Amino acid sequence: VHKKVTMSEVAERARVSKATVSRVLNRPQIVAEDVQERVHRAMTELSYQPNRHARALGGIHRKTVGLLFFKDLWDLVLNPFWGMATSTVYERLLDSDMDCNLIALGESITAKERFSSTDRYEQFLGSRNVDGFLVIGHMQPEYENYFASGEVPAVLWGRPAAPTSRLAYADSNHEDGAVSGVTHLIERGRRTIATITGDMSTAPARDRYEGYARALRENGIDLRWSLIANGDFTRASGAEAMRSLLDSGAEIDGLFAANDEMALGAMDVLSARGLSVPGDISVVGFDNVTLPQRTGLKLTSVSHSYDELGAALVEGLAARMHGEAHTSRLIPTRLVLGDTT
Amino acid sequence: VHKKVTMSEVAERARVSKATVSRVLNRPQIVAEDVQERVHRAMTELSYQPNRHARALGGIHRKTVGLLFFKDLWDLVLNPFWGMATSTVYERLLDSDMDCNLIALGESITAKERFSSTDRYEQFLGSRNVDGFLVIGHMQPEYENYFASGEVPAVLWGRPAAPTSRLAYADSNHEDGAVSGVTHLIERGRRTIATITGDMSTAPARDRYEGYARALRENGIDLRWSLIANGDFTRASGAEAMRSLLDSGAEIDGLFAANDEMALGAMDVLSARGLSVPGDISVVGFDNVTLPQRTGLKLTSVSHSYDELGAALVEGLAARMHGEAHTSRLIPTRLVLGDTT
DNA sequence: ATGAAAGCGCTAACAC
DNA sequence: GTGTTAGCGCTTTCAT
Repeated sequence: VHKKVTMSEVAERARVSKATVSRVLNRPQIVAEDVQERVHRAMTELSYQPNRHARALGGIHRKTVGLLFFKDLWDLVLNPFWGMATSTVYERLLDSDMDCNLIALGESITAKERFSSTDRYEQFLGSRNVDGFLVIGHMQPEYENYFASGEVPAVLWGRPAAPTSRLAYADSNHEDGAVSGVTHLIERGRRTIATITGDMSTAPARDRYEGYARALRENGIDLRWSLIANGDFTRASGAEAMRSLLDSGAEIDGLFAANDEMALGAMDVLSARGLSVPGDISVVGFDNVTLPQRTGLKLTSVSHSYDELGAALVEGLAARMHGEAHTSRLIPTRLVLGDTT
Repeated sequence: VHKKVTMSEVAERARVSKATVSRVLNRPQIVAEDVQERVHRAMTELSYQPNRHARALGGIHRKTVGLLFFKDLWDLVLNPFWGMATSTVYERLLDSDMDCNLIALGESITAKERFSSTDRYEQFLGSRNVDGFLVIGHMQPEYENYFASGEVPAVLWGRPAAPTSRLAYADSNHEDGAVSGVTHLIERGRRTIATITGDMSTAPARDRYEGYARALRENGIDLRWSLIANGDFTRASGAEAMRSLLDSGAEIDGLFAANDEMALGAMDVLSARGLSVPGDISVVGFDNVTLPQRTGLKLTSVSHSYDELGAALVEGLAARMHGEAHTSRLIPTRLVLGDTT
């Protein structure tokens, strides 16, 4: 481990004062070229690293945000969306020169009472461990109220359960996204379009279903109950839903699944039954978290604008941490064409 | 945002000196009961939160470890193992009163040159941003050498690519794990046991294959090439491998898949072909990252001792950060019985 | 057992 | 432009 070299040592070596070294670090414009040069050389020669804690105490504070996951462990682990969200957010934090602290992962932890009270969050804030929170997942009302109170800087990925909540958020426009997916199927000439919904106790599932219904309506196609099957966002549920859809005897030629996992599950069943995709049935998923399958087919999917979402989240939090008000944002999705339509 | 209350305010209110407050915080034993009482009351009344940075400067330093992922983004997202690893490690860090910083996630980031040089890591260390690294995934040799040098405290989850590397690590005993899985199949009376391997360019895949071979050998069963199919740890590859296994015409009655995802893919194919599990074919996976399927079947799987692994990693890193030498550890797996055998 | 004072490494007035 | 000085909030001798 490197022994720590302080600013004074650099100053001494560069034959200037600590203040000048500090200036070179923070406002290089106001120090003479040649002096800067000397200081920089001294810094690299000594391989100087400013002490983060000292800087923070002094007043220069590199923000660190706490990443909060309110999710069941298994959901976290089995749903690719989580990983996408994490890395997306992380990249944007990097761009904004912020650090990222993991604060709570999954219910397995919150259940252990480690974070059972909101005090815990204030502790993180108060101790300057983090300067704000990025929240992912669906939390209990008490927490939502807490974060919505505005006492602590926080922004949510998704939408608050309570529609009237003042909690700042950024989310995809799930309904419009679903509309674009289903409309695409219609444009491809499909008319008997089934859907597999997600867990309807969640807002995204409901929105995506609404989008499906609206797209049909706008195109003068009647909604048929026999074309609607319920899933819970897991692959297995997608497969089962597809089976029941097929067994009901409808002549389905298009499928809109509320997420990619279920689309994949459905396609397993289709291929097992000798139905070709997209020959017999076109399928569209949601989330765009799949790679081309071994069959060579890449799933057509409604994709979140991950980068934009991440950026909106981080910008929003930065604003909140600066004390500014933050307006929530609804971000458009885009349809990513694959080979399944 | 709460206005910051300092130690002096607490001291004043409790009618003691800052020094005493500090003592209450750090070595309560040496301060009189009644004084402690008063101080504690003052603290809660003012809802005082010690400033992390000030403490660090003063000398009390809560360790922060940097979580480093050397993995391709898609692997991260699509392989449940990642999430398990993260949350496992995180829980153990919590137990040890350490914080967790995300440092690099996936190749998408390293590729962007943000962490292209090892200097970057020293920066994190030097700036006291983190005190050590927990590394997950497979890294390029240059990084491995860097971390193995011992200059920076680091422990790897998995095993170094270079067998002679001095890099401290903790890993499951994949080979023994595979032996236990295959032996279990044999004990269940299976004799024609196929295997689907993982990406053989990785050490775990090779180890698990070795275990398969050894278990057969130890039980006097000949290895048959027609019972070995290659996959790449993805579900789709498992399905394809299963198909080719079945098409080869062998009368398979047992399957050992090198991970759960592939086992699931294989089972998709089995059910599509009307083969029952475990009736016709018993199947064992590896990693134990599945929930019971919709069919009600929970996959039998060789499970990592996640808690132990996490604990070993964190303990090891703590030792390294204290300057002690750390000995790597190989941790036994345990077979988790499900309904597929 | 407790208080006074020095100092951790840095930043930010304020002078020159 | 650059140096001097005084903190930032805490820990830790050293007295008492």
